[in-house]
Amino acid sequence: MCPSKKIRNTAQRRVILEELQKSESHPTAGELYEIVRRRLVDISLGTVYRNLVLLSDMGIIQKLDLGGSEARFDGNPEQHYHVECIECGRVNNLPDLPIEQSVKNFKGTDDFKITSHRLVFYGLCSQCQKKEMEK
Amino acid sequence: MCPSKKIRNTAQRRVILEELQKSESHPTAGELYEIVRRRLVDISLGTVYRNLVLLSDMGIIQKLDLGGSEARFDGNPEQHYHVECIECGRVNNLPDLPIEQSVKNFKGTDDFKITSHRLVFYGLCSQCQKKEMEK
DNA sequence: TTATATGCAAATGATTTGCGTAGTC
DNA sequence: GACTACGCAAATCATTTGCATATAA
Repeated sequence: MCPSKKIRNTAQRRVILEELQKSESHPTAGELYEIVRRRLVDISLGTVYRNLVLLSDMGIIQKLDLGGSEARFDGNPEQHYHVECIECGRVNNLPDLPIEQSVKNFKGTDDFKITSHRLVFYGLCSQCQKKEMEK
Repeated sequence: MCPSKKIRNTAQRRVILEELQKSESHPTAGELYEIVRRRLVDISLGTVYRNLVLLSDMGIIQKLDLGGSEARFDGNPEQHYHVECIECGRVNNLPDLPIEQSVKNFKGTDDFKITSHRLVFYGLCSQCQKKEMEK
């Protein structure tokens, strides 16, 4: 948006990025706020949101829109697919899908030129599968 | 939720369903509210929301979560994919994709059993392609 | 009659934003 | 010192919900 803006290296930004990159759980902004707060007691939720927007605009992290009411964030900016557990909400990575190329190669119909796509899977994680069995 | 609840045939519900089924545009709740209001002047937005939830729970329509801030609705409950124009927001159907089977057949990894997925494409509709060219 | 639906308005919940101050460069 | 970023709180926006009344069955 503002091409000449100088990005500063603040403690808040550093800790937010560090904790997100360290995390395996694809946290929501609120979850990350709680994590970061353990190190920076006075940080505000607004700052977490502002930095998550900034960092994803810069392509350093990615915002995941998996369909719930809250967005999730991934410290890995590389494109890869995700599965979300419909029971517990856990989100896992799905690296190297066999279908990947067929979806990526789809360029659209006559009148619609495709530039990107979003693919999310839903299912049961191993823990919730066990719980289902026990019922 | 409540298995013994009797669904009534109200004018509001009938008009909401009719207008959605007639529509080609995958309207948001607010857009549909404006359309329905032309026939039922006093209908409330809350009623539109309540009926959209009910009708999609019943499997008569479907709610589309295409990633914007507002949900969209489709009078056709059959599963099919959509493209959204990144310029103007128009949403089109994408029937009978060649990739369909490869995505549908993906059942998951060792620990994650896939039960469903969501696939949305983004791109430029023909009108917005023309506008791009003129620039 | 009686339970379901409606209209209205207030509540909710995630996210964004305005403002005055603090901290980086 | 200039300008970016922060904390705080209020604002926003889509959606949901409580309540008193209306209406389908």
